[in-house]
This record gives sequence, structure tokens and C-alpha cells, in this order.
Amino acid sequence: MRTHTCGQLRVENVGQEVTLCGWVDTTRDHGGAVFLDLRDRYGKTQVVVAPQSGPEVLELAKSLRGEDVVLVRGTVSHRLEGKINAKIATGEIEIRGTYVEVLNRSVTPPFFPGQEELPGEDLRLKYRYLDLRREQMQKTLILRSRIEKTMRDYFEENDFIDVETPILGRSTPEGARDYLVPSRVHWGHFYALPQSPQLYKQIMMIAGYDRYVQIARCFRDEDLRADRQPEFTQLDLEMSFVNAEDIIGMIDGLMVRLAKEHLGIELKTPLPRMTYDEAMRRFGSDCPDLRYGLEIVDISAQAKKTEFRVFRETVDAGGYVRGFNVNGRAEEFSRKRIDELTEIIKKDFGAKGLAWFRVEPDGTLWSPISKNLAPELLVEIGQAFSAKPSDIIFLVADSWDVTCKALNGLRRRLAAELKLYDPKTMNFSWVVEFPMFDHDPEENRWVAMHHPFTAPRVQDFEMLNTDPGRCRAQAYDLVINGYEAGGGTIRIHNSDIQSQVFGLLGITPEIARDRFGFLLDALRFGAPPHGGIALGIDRIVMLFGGMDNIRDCIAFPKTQKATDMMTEAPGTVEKKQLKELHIQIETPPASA
RNA sequence: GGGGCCGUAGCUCAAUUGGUUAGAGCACUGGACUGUCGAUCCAGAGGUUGCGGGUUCGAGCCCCGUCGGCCUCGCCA
Repeated sequence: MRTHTCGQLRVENVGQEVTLCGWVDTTRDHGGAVFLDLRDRYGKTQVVVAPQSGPEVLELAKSLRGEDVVLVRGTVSHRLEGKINAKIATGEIEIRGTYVEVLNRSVTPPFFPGQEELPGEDLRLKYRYLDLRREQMQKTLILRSRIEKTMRDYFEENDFIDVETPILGRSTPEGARDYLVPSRVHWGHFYALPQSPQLYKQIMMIAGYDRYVQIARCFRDEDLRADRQPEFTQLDLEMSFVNAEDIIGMIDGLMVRLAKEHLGIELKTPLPRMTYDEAMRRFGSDCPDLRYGLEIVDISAQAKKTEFRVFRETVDAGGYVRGFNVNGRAEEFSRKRIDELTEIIKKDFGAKGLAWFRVEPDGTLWSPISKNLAPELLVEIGQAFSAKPSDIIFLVADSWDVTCKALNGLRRRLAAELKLYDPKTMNFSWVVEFPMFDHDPEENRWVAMHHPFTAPRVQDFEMLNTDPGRCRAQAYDLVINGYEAGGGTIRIHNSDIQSQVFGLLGITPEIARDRFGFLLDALRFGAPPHGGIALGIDRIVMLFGGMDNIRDCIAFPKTQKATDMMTEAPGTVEKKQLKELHIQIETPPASA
């Protein structure tokens, strides 16, 4: 139908007869002449329809409205002297329209793709096809496509084999809540959608495909966040005969390539690494944002010496007093603001309170609680934080866990509010040596920090028996700007160690056999040492595109309640369908 | 499941903090105009203030409930 796209024509094309198709972006009707901006995903081109084209063409052009779809034939012409539009790539030319055909009218849309104010997100999601016409959305989806292309090229060049794994799998214990699919053929049985292709890729290693990669859709039936969707996409890979260094090196190479091609920046490798313990100590987070300071300082030792009960009793009870110094920003924290921050960390992280010290012009620390603290101690605290006049120090006295969570939350919030970093900078790093297990106090058992197939560090094998809590894993997370962009581990390839880990996790031999007997079997048939990683593609696109929300880089995302506002999924189904699946719906509790 | 913010014209927002007939810009409809590019000018139409209840002489504004969107804690190996 068309000879060119709407972003293609330049002065070199002047004189050519062309046909363009596209959406009417804007119209400017002068009575005599009508200007149309015709838009497609390649750009915009101005069309002029003048009386010379004949009254019928002119009338038709006058009737056009935004988002009508039209075909225009005409001659590419120079714009008149001084009428060049520098804002668009095709701004030096225009089409003198001789023929206009309406391919399809549009009803008046609830919003226009070109409008300056972004409509509410609910509207954007309901009319996603209009939202996707916006230039920003087009740019993002193109970026996503190109990032995935780079990934595929990179792994192809490195001898990886792209293998598809099933979507209909089986539910496994541990981990996130599964999305379930009822089986029609097997009464009372269910498939589970994959939380990741974890087990399949390990099987591929055992099968001898020593470099596997896949861009895999994954599903987790958990509550949503700005960076979490119920279905999301991972770059999933696995390698045999490797250690953690090999995997990290492979991903370092990928990041260099992605950063160069899509950000125009040169990354230095190896990317910086930090242990989990160091990350928690310095930043209170296993995925610290390293674009700014606000490093946590532990003053438990000093706090232990005071009579001030909040500090003293916390430390005596095995807790910590930790905090960070916001350099030179004391005047930006009113009492009201500090009270608000206190409420936030109380509510969100269960902290008992937020202590603070303002550094006075003479270098002394002032605080509502400073009268409870000996002057020498105040000096020591000031030294611990390298306090200088007009600094403000925030402290949390609580368990290790709460101090980490509260200070991490506070740190991120303040850094964003105080603009302590340039949002355009990108920071890549690794966090390594995660603990093997977390202790679940409610059920008094160990839970896998990563997943139950994670190998402990060789030097920690012994501690599996003696002190599982101190046992570190061969695990590594890729962190970009404070987001977990990916994570992986070296796997257990020895069925004895695997059984031992299952034992610690309270997975009985019966459950293990029932749920992944196939893996235990496979491990006995010559499993090579192997490991891998999965990167969150949605998050990487979000970060590379400078967004703060994963929905903006997914064509058809779900709302926070996991619904699709366009299709209105999930929906009810016919009774007949339920009957075939042997499913009965419980009557919902009273109200509706 | 908990906490917070939001919901007013098709869209983005306002409404002097409880007071007369709920306004503006854009969009839409009609008209004028041959060089605009956020066209301009004139005129017009457009509202169950998400929904339900309550307090009050009087509610867009206050209270309770509910629905929806977003942020967040829990949750997410």
C-alpha cells in the first residue's frame, strides 16, 4: 500500500511521488489549506492538502480527526522558505497531497498518544493499544527487542544452545506460590506454571548440553510491586564444568556488551563484587544501591557504654545501634519531617524508633536524647560518623534484621528525596557468598535462601552438619542501581549432598522422591558439575530505559491486583468447563 | 492480610479548607481563515464530584463502608 514510512522521507526525496499510510496525529485546518501530521512508528510527516487538489480531497482532509487511519498520495516537496520544523526528522519536507483515502475512522479516543499530560495508568492499561502508540512506549519496546537481540547474539557466539522448556510442569515445594492449571484428564491433578525453568535446565546439563540459554516466561502467584509482575521474563542460562567465576565472567561480558550497545558506556570488568555479609553491614541490603554513600556505621560498641536505656538495653539484648550520616543536609530535616520518617520505619519495618543527631556549628552533637548521653560518648559517636557541622545522623537501635531493613529503607528514601545521585548513572556490581539458609522461627526450620539445589561453598561442607546458619552458598546476584537484576548459583551435582540439604530443609526423602525424584535419579547418572544464572529482563530493560516501573517495559502488564484491565482477565468460565476439570467453586463468604 | 496516597467534564487539573448556579486548558460539535506545526479567532455542548450510607440548615470537601488505581510492609527459593 505504502511506498515509504512516515519517518523516512528527506530532502533527497523531493520530487518523488509517494504513498504514505498512518494515523492522523494532528490537523491544522486553515480553511483553504489543511495540514495533517501523519504518524506511524517510524515518525511523523506533514501532509498539505490545498485547493489545487480539488474540492473533494480538501473536504475529506478537513473531515479527518486524530487517530483516523489514512492513505495519502502526493509529491515530496521542500517546505516553504523559513517553514522548516526542526523538531521532527522529516521537518524539511512535506507531502503535497493529491489523493486522500480514509482506511478507517477512529472514534474520539479517551486520550491521544501525543498529548502532553500522561493519562492515569488505569486508562493507559485499559486502552493499551492507544498507550502503545505513544512514542515513549514504542522506544521502550524497541529497546527491549534490541536488548534481547544482543543477548541472543552474545550467547549464540558463545556456543549456547537455546532450548525451550515446558510451561505445564509440576508444583514443587518451597519457593513462591505456584499458578496452577487443572488437568482434565487426571482427576484432581494440577500442572504448575514454572517459577523458572530451574529443574529442566539442570536436566539439560546432565543430558550433556553444556551451555543452555533461554528467554523464558516465569510465573509467581505472589503480590505485586513496582518491579514485580506475576508473569515476567528471565534470561535463563546454565553451564557445565564451571565454577562461580565462570558464570560471573560470562555475565560480565554480556553486561559490557549491553552497556556499550544500549547505554553507550564502557564498563570495566570484572564488575565489582561484595560479599553478602559486607553488603548487609554497610548498606543493610543484599542489593545495595552503590550510586551514593549513606553507608551504615555500627556504634553498638559505643552504645553499650551508656546508661541511656534505649541504646544500652538493645545492645545487651544482642541487638545493634547502627545508622548513617547525611552530610551537610541537617537543615532539610524539620522535626515534622523526622517524625514522619520515624512513623514510616516503625510501620514498614517494625523499628522501635529513629534517633537522630544534628551536628552543631561547633561540631557537637545535638539531639532530644543527647542529655541522656555522656559528652565523651557524643564525641565518640561523632567521630564514628566523621561528623561535621550541619550533618545529620540517623540511628536505629534494634535487632540486626530490623536495623538492616529500616536503614536500607531509610537510605533509599532519603537518597531519592535528596537527589544524592544522578538518575542517569548506572552502577553494576555483584553480591556473592549468600548464606545457604534462612531460619524460619515460626516453623523452627531452615529454608533455602536461594533454592534447594544450591551448592554450599566447598570449604563450608562441614558446617552443613554443625552450623547450617553459617554455611555460605556458591551464589551470586547481579545488582544494578540497587535492584536485583539477576541471581544464580552453582548447583549440587552429588545426590548425597542434595539429600543432606533436603534433610536440613525438612524435605523428607518421601517428599523429595515424590516431587523431584527425577532430578535425584538424574544426578546419579553422571551429572557434571554445573551452575547458572537467571537475569530479570523486565528489570534490565526498565533500568536501561531509565524507568522506575516494570509495567512500562511490558506490552501488556497486569495491575497490582494481577488483573489485565484490557481483557479483564481473570474471568469466570462456563460451568461445563469447570465440570470437565472436576472443579467446584466454593460459595464466597457473605456480602457479594 | 496491614499501612499510605489518589478518584471532580472524554483527558489533565482547580474549587478561597463546610456555603449561592462546581471552573480552566486540551479534546469534542458548529462557524471563520491558504503556511500551520501545541495553529489562531468566534460560538456551543459536555458533570449521579467512583459507588452506598451517615453527620449537618447546607457535603466535591467531614465520618463509616465499598469498588478501582498506585506506593509500600508481609509475601516474592
